[in-house]
Amino acid sequence: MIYDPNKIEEKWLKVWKDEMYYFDWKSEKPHYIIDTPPPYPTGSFHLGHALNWCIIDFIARYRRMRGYSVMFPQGWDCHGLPTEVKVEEKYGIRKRDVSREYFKELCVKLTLENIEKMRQTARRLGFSIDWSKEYITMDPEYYSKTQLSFVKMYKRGLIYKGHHPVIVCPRCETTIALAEIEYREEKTKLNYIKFDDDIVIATTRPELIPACVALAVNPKDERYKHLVGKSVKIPTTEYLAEVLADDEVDPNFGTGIVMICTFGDRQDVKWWKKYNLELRCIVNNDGTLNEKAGKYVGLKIEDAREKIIEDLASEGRLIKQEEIEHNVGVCWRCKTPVEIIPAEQWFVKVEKEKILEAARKIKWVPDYMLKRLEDWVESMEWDWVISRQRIFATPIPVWYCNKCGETIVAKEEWLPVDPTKEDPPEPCPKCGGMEFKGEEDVLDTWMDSSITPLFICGWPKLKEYPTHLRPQGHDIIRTWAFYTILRSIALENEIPWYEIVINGMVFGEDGRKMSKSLGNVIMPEEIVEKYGADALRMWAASGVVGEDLIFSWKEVVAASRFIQKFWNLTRFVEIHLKDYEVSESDEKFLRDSDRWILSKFNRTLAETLDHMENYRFYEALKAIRTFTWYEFADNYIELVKNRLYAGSEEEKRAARFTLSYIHNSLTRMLAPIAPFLAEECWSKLYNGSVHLQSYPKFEERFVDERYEEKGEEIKEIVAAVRKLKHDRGLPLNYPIKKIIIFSKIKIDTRDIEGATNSKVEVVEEMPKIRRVVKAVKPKFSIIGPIFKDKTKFLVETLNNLEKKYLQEFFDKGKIEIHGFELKAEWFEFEIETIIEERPVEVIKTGKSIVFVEL
RNA sequence: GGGCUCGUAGUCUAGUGGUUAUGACGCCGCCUUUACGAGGCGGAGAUCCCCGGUUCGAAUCCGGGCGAGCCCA
Repeated sequence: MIYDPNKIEEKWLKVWKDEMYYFDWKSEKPHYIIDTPPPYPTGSFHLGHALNWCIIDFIARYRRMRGYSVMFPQGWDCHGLPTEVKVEEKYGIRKRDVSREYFKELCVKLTLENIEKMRQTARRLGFSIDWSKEYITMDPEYYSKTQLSFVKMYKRGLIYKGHHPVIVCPRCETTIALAEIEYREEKTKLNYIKFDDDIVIATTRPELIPACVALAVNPKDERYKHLVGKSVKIPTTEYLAEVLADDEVDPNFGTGIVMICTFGDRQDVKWWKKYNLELRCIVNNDGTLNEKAGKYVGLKIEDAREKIIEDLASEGRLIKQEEIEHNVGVCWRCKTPVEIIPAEQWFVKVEKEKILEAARKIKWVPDYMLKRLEDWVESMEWDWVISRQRIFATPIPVWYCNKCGETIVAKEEWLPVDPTKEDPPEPCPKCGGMEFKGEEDVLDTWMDSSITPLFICGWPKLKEYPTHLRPQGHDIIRTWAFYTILRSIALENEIPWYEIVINGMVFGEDGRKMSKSLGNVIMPEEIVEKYGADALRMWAASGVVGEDLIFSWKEVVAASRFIQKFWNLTRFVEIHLKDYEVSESDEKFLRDSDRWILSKFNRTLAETLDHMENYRFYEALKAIRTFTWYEFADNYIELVKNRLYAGSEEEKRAARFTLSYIHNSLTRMLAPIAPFLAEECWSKLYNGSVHLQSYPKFEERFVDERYEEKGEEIKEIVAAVRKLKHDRGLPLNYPIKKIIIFSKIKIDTRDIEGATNSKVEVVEEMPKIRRVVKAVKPKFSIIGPIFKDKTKFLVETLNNLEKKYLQEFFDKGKIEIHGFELKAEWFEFEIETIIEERPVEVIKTGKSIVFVEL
């Protein structure tokens, strides 16, 4: 019978109730709260999500079975640019074509549709999510907390508004975070431009010459030592710029003289700060130049670049142009090169030391992931820009008084609020003005998602804190993990979680990132359809937590084979346990092979527990799989079949007790990883849902090395006899006349008799044996070179000798033929062993010598 | 350019100082055996990336090199 995963899995999905996984704050069990990642509702729950959720679900189900009340919430991180872009595409509009209100409505609608699609996949994969704890960040219930966190941090002086260089995408016309920049290799022209007779600079951005406020050379550069401190007139602006000396100038790039503009790149920002230079910003948010660019005002960056090169060339300032490769920072969404522009923005203070201190209190799995966060924090140069010029986001709860310009931050009790739609309920506290302008900038989406652990714990009235676990991918350590720690410290002065487990990325079968353009994308639905959710989950378990995982059909197929094997095993067990009630009193009937497998099982369990505790799911699954298949099924069950079918009542009871004990435990051990298979197999034999049972407990009393030794010996003897039958082409149930065992240890022969279909005699002393030569075969590679042309003659003579001479040859180790001495080691003897005049086969096992009389 | 991770049969992989290097998939041979042929039994297949060092002993530790991936600049 074939196990049909889809039929069985869908059956259980209908039977299972959401209530099974509800978390209860009042539960007296120890709590285990998981700060799960709220995915961005793109509408597609992809394999990367699946991997992460599988890991979470293994942990959640395991913890529940270990006696914890587990919270496994499901959130959705809705706000952000991608949905805005999708809505524009879908309806063929630009967001400025319609009202903010309407545009937002369209975003909400699309988001809800996408969430529903992703929910379906998550449910199909069997995750034990507590759907009563679902949260959606665009809901007022959630974003009022985001706004509350803004207000509280503002009051504590952790949020401020200020002029700061920020990165702007000229196409999206919005500020973007450092984390949203991608880098791209690009060919561009490096232009050598003469400023005066002494000074030639090389730049890829000639259009920024009007923004040049200084020049710099390396202090060790002998060529330019005389220039340091000199003032130089900048072409196009006549601005007098000083020549600075700075170590960070690379003397090997271009001419070794660099122009400092406000701002061409982040290095410019550093120098601008360090030397307190003037701010000459010539670029607008939309990528056009302003009046400070002089005659180039109104031009787009690319056009200005062409125009200025033309002008400089006609003035004879353009010395040469060379093509170079360089990295351009581009917007992660639309791939437009980004600009650095000073602007008025909202910022969150980054207190590096506090964050590092908190991060080090958290247990990181794997531990080296902490280093990534540390490196990131230590290299941060700017505070966190939290304002965005978008629509679909949490509004910043701030107004400006039209009369006096006062900034009015919402009071906590006014939240949630959208200042673009409603006015503050009180007049301006400074001038009493009643007219306000609401802040149109909105909050960075990370402001929403960085309070997830607080939100799920009921903040601001925390029921419990910190949470126990944060599971997430390593790609968002710099963002989600970092911002969450920052916010938890800022708002509650507490770490957000005791432990963080980092999972890797999923790659396609070709080892590259899954992407539509590479054509290597595999969706969870495709795997489920072919092999079921359990097989997908077992693939997910095959990775090492923290390491990237290559998708592999092979792994899925191997998993589905194990599922089939366990299912078959269950059917066998079912037949034999039909009318068996487990009774501890049956333990007294246990035989060597029962005690052997019970001992091995408990060792496997101990090992599995250790792996599960340390998130080594593959090791855990491997231990379960290897034991189930190669010890329990292949060896133990084969050993006891005879007892089960034809044994005495006591013999049966012992085997049934053992079958039940182990099968029941293995099913529970599989439950966190393969919940459908486990439930199906559990339902065949036992009551209730396996997911409401406890994990098996390690029982020291069953671990016994002496029985392990005996069992191993029994197993080896039976395997050897079976192999002998196999080699002789005999059926496995072929009756053997007699087996004589001479062993160093005392073993129970009941199951050997049963499994080999023979009488077994154990002897205390080595029986008297006779070794009779049946035939002799020369090793030609040895005797050939010795006897050359005589070889054939000698061999013929030998073959014609009577048996008794051959026996003599074997016993003495040599023989003389026609004056030549032949040595026994040059020949292979076919030997028959004889005991009491009956021929036997001799098998040596680890601790015994076995004589088989066929 | 910097940081992190990694390099072991055809492929993926276990193995952080000790006999003959683990397992899976694939490959080859044999087998209807009262749960299972999506099974069973057996077999072939590895210069453990390279060079040097430490050690009685190195896949494992150290140094250097080469290569891959990820993150960052």
